[in-house]
Amino acid sequence: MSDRVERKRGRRIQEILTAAAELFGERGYEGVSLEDVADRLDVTKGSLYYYFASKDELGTAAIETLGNDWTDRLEALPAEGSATERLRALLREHSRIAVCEYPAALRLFLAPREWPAEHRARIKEMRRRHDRVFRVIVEEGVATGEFTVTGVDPALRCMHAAMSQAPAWCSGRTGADLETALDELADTLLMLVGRLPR
Amino acid sequence: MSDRVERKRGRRIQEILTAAAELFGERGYEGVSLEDVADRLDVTKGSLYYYFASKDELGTAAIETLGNDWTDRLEALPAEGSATERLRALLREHSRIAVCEYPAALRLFLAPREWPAEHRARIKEMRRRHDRVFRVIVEEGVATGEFTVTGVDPALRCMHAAMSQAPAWCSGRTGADLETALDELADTLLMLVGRLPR
Amino acid sequence: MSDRVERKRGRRIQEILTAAAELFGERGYEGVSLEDVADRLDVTKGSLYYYFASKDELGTAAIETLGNDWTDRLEALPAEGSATERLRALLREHSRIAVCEYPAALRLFLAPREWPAEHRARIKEMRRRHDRVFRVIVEEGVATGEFTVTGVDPALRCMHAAMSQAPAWCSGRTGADLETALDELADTLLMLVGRLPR
Amino acid sequence: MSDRVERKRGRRIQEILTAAAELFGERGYEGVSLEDVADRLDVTKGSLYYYFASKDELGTAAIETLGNDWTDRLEALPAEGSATERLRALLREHSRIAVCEYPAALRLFLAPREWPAEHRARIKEMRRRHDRVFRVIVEEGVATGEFTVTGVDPALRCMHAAMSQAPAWCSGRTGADLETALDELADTLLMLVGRLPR
DNA sequence: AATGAATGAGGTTTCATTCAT
DNA sequence: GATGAATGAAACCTCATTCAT
Repeated sequence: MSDRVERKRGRRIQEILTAAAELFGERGYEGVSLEDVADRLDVTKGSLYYYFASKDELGTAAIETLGNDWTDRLEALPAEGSATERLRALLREHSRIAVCEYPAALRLFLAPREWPAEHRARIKEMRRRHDRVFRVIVEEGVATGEFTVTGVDPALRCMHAAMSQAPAWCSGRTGADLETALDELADTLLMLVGRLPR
Repeated sequence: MSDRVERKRGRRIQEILTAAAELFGERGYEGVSLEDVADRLDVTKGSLYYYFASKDELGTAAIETLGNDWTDRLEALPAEGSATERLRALLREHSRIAVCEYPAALRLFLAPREWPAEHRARIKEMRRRHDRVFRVIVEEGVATGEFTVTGVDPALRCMHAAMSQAPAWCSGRTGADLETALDELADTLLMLVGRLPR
Repeated sequence: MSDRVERKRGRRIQEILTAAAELFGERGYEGVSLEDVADRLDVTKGSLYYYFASKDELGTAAIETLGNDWTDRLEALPAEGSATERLRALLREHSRIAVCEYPAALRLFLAPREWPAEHRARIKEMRRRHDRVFRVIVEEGVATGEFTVTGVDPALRCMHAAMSQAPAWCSGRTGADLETALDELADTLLMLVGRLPR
Repeated sequence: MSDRVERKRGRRIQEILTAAAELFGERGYEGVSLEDVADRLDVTKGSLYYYFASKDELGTAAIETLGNDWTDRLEALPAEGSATERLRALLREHSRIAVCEYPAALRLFLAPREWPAEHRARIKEMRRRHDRVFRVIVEEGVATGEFTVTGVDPALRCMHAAMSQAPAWCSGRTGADLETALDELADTLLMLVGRLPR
């Protein structure tokens, strides 16, 4: 296959993944049919099978894409300020993305779906990368004594679990109301690393 | 209908609800078909409709039962010790029930399912009762100065969200291993009310 | 079986038939479940099977009852006046019963349902009796030269077919409005025997 | 979608509608399951959903098709002769179609089914068009004094109701026997507009 | 590459019927 | 006589998947 063709295929796959990621992020895996995905792309169901062997496969890939994009955006946050300031910014941004863009996405990560074996490794890597964005800051804070934790893992898990519920808590809020809710959530979660509110 | 017969019917309904609650608790609402429920009870699908008008109705009732049983068990915990000690016991027991008995149950509460209007009030009341078990202790601790929070609501929400993930974190652990995990989780969550680990 | 018991059974059967006839007359055969019939009688579905071997059997018997009651009421109309006056009264009363009491009953007679063989004879007899109420007047009118017809049978059939639609035409009308509609219908149908409107 | 493909789809839809119209016409709406329709087309139930969103939708479309075809054929009758002659031809042809082709079709129109809101307008239009074929002739006859009626509406309704029963009356008749029956019916119905038999 | 068409398994629901008590 | 319970067939509908073109 020529390079040009391969690149085109790659672009098409990206388009599909983006559409699928959005839908899965909005309504969850079961809540989206292949028809829905195809509709959003203005193609037919059958075409999807040209690129993905099954819904599971598409789902896995879409979730990986979604997760990586998400991580990209978190990594793009300014790396300035104290660990507390940076962690706070991270928590807020993560929650905001969840609330505003992918209200159902985090269920995808939390629910114990069995993904196809071939992709499990990549899903895992994506999660590890995502996790590390938070982990490095927490570990740094712990090392400098700025943070106190029972354990880094439990703290990180609790943060993520809590943020996954942000869409439910903030549904309906907008503007200043939403900002307040995100502030409160971030401040509360900072306590998990021992940062008491003023 | 005679008392005896009515009691028997009540018992049968309880059996069904128990089976359904277990299944829903294991695999979530969408993940369980009426066939599944019927199979576990060794009856046919149709029989379930003798007791419940629809899957939604059965689902609501099962979840209500499950939630109330859960709350019952939490309320039965000894009411002794400091707010910290009591909250810790609560967090551990709640997590243990989630891990050991209903690994998917908390998704039922966290996912934003629209229950039939007639039952929404009862589901809400069940949730309120459940919430209150935690809330009274947190508020007491805040009042006596034993706890510090950004807000009671965010703190409670974060706790619940985190505990709902306990099954995923602890899956596979047993014995002392599990106890350690539960301890760590409880200690971490206590930080949400300002109780730093020793 | 003692006479007393037999009479009681007879009364019970009559109660069931009355309830069933009402329901079938309101909603048609398919539109009524045995549950509906049982509910109206405050008994359980199973009990009906003590008196009737099947829904078909109950249906047949109920329709027979309904038809006979209907005929009874038509026969009770005063036998005075000219053939035209008597036929007109008959058409109006028949239509009124259809509209006000059994809006779906006539579908039962018109739809080509295959009733159980054992009862076909009785259904036929019931229909014959019902038919005769109209037929004797029409034949009398024809004999005296008061009526003109292409054939008695087609005329009678057309009358019945038209009256069976009365509920659809008059649905929603009450009071004087309904009376007018019934008048118009009767006057129109009298034309089938050659009685032109004034 | 290319024109060719679109035309093919259109043809397929016509095939389905024809099969469905025949079945509905023979056994009524409730009397036909999607399985029945699918069987006649040698496809599976599911395929029908590729073309129609629900049984109601298929039913509506089939009935509309059937009604329009029917009207087409009536409109194709020669427009010559007196109002009486033309009405007579219309009544005979309408009855013949009912008897020979769609013995249960008229129940579809007479029974008060609630069609999906989106299609109600089209069904209504189809009925209006069908009704008008008869209405214009009756009104013409009334205007010229050839016909006498109590009211045009009741007369038309009675005609249609009576013709809807033609299949029941004529079932089993063929050849000359059938022709006689149709003649008798038409002559009888002409009396509804004041045309006495010779 | 993509499409329209078809499939078939599985889901929820209804209901006439049966039966032990 | 009557009941509560259960059954099983059949209905409507959804959707992941396959495939010829």
